[in-house]
This record gives sequence, structure tokens and C-alpha cells, in this order.
Amino acid sequence: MHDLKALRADPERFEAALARRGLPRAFDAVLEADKALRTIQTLLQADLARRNDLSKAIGAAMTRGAHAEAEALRAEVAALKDRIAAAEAAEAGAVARVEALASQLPNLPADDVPDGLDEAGNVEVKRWGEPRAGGLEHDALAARLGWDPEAAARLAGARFAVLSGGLARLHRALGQFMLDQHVAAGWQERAVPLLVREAAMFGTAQLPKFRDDQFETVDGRWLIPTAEVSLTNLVRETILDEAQLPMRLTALTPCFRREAGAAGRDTRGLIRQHQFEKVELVTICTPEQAEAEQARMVEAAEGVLEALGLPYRRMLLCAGDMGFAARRTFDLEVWLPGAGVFREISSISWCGDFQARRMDARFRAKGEKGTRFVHTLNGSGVAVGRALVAVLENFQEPDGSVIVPPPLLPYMGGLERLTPEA
RNA sequence: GGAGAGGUGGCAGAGUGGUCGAAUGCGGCGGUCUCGAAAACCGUUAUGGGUGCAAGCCCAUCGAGGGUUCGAAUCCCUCCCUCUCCGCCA
Repeated sequence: MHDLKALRADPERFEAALARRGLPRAFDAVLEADKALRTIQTLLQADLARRNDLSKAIGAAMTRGAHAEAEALRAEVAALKDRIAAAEAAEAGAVARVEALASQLPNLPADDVPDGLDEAGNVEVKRWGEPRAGGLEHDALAARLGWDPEAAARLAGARFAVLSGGLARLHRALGQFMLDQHVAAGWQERAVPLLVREAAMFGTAQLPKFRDDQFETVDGRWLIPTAEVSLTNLVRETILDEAQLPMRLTALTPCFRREAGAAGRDTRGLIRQHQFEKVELVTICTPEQAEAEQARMVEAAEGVLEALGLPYRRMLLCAGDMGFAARRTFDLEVWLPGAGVFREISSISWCGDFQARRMDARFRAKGEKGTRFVHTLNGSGVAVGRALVAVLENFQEPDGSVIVPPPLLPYMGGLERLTPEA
């Protein structure tokens, strides 16, 4: 959600930022609705003040025993009633209009975010490792190592997976390894709900705009599309002490996505599933800390890939390719030699106070009187399903077996190599 | 799922229709005292919004949303949450 006071003060800055995302002017309408709301509020509040005065006068007259006077005042205030009721209804409508408009508008890109309307505008800022070429794609490898898409389809439908034996273990090892690595680096582990209220989904801005991408339950809860929702909303409606910041949180959870807009894309293999696991990093911090914290998160995510020996590149996303809540996003793309492409495996976003406003998450700075909104950041550290894909393709042998990367060995129960089933 | 109790300021805890945004205590902040500190004493201490150049004035908020009333922390309804007992359950 945007700061309406800041918007009133400099609407052109907001419109310009929106234009960088390739979107048409939209803040004019917000300002107009906001103006209408404040006009209604001013009139309503004057009537409320009048009613309060009269009511007090009635009370005073009653205690004095001046019943005739009280009755006269009562008649006077009765005339106000209808007007107040109408104004209250109008106010509620105006508030709803402002929120409906404002909650649909994405965050403003940071100044250092490059121009561009789609992924073609993204800028590569770092490359690590030596991509090897060739080999099989992960689906061909996985099909021989314990991946059963037919069984998954029978029980759950398309875009679900059943993994067996060593492959399942490798998948589990990846998640455990990542989580342990982040905890060792100072991130606090959380085990969190996978089903959340609508308000939580609104807080991190999955709702209302991206309703079609989410799974809703029959009792009005939502399956999290990422642990970002659960971890970030841990601070919703709270006022933190500055000393508690930064809060660096991590969790390993399943994630659920409808993939409504992705029909026909990545239908083969394990790349795009309705359910997948991800280790998430979330940082809650002060505005001053945000810059350094994003760098730390990128480092943490890259540390996972580097420990595993997976070549990657870091992309700075352009304005038009960023997510709704982000001010600046780095994507990490892992090299897949079988497919011969770099594939997104992590996305690390600084959201400024955009989510904090929607959640009402604030902090009290030492020596300052009021409260300020926290900044939120989130990043994958990293996507477990896609890491499995990357390990398969990068560590495959000519015979179709896959060597277990050394950091995962402690989790593999002695298994050092996945071997195709005859 | 059944029965009951309850949600008030940073915390504890009064308040059951009329100057209640809310007593009191604790905590926090400022001050007096002190070489310094403690104690004691004095003062101060919510959030959001509207309006105004400003000082200020005004509105809203006692879990959330509705309702009754001239007037609601107080009465009624719905929902959320917490606790106790019973049932069920990984």
C-alpha cells in the first residue's frame, strides 16, 4: 500500500514510477477518490462534533432536572441523525473506493532499477562457476532415478510429483542442508502455518490482485504460495523495538500455486509444480538497514549454490519484470547444462514499507516519539525442487547416474550416488 | 463438536448508559535532591485521521463488524481470539 500523504505531495513521482513498470497513469484516480473521501470526512466530523455537544448538553440538562430543555435538545439532535447516517455510509463507500484503487497498484521501483518492460531488460550483474555443456535434461534423468509423474497425476493431477528412494532422499537432503546453512549463518528458524487468513495474504500483497494464482480453502483460508507470507506476517499489527531489528527469519515449507497463467509452460518435468518446497529467507528491518540486508540475503542464497557447486548468474531485474510488492529484486538463475539454459532458482526482493503498510507493522526508534513502518525483504534460499533439478543436470554421469554433492552427504545416509533403476 | 469464562493503554488492573480516552499501580521519559546512584518527591507518558501557516481545534479507537440510544468501554447481534471442563483426534 502506498503512502497517501506522500502521494498528495508529489503525485508525478508516483506516476513516473508506475510508467517505468509499463503501466498507465493510475494515481490520478486514487487522488480523486482520496479527495472525495476527505471532503466527506470533514462534513461528517463536523456533524459528529455537533451531535457530541448536544448529547452532552442533554446529559447536563437531565442531571439538572430540566426535562423540557432536554426534550428540546433531543429534537434538535434527532434532525442530525439522518444526515450522519448518510454521511457514514458515504464515507464507508469512499474508503472502499480508495482502498480498492490503491491496493491494486504495485510498489515503486527503486532509482537504481534499470528500465525495461520484460525480462529482456534485466541486467546480469554477476556470474559464478563454470557451466558445463551437454547431458540429459532433468526429466529424463529423474524418470530413471525415481520420479513417477503418472502416479502423481492419478492421485493429484498434473503438475504434482512423486519421488522415490534416493531421489526423495536427495530432495529432503537439499532442504535440510539449506536450512542448516542459513541457521548457521544467523537466521532464526521458524516452523509456520501453511494455511493463513486472507488478511495475511493481503499483507504481503498476494491479495487482492493475484487471487487466481492461489488456492483457497472452503473455510476462507489460503494455502501459502511461499513462506514469505507466513514469515513476513509474523510481525503484522505489531510495534517492534528498534533493538529487535533486523529480524532474520527462515523456514522450509511446501508452497502451493495454481499456476493459472502458466498453462502449457514447463509442463514437462519438475520445474513448475502446484506444490514445491522452498527455503525462504525473510528480513524485517529499519529503512536504514534494508540496503545491507538485501546484500546479505543475496549472499546467503548464493552461498547455497556455491556450496553445492551449481553455476549461476545474478540478475538485477528491470522495472517491468519485478513482482508487485518489490522495489528492487535480484534473481539468481542456476545453470542447467542438460537444458542449456539459466533458470530462476531464487528471487530476492526489497519491498520497502509497502508490505508493512498493508500489515501495519511498525517499529519505535530509540529517541523518536512516533513509530515508523518497518521494511520487509524476502528471498528464496533457495527453491528446493529447482535445486534438485539443477543437481541432477549438473552432477549427472554418462551412465545416467548422479553424484551426490559433498555438502549433502551428511544427509544421505551413506548414499553417494543415485543410480538408474534397471 | 458440547458447556462455561473472558478479551480495557507498554504491562497489571478498575470501570455496567452521560464531561470516560478511560481510576489506580508498575514500567518508560523529564526534573528536584545527590560527588554519583538508589530511595523519595514533582511532572509527563496511546494510536490513526480531518482541519489549519501555526498554536491549536475537531473526529475515531476499550478484540473486529453491525445494532439500540440524544449519548455506548458499559445494553443487543454476528464474527475473531484466549482460557477451563467434556468429547474426539495425529
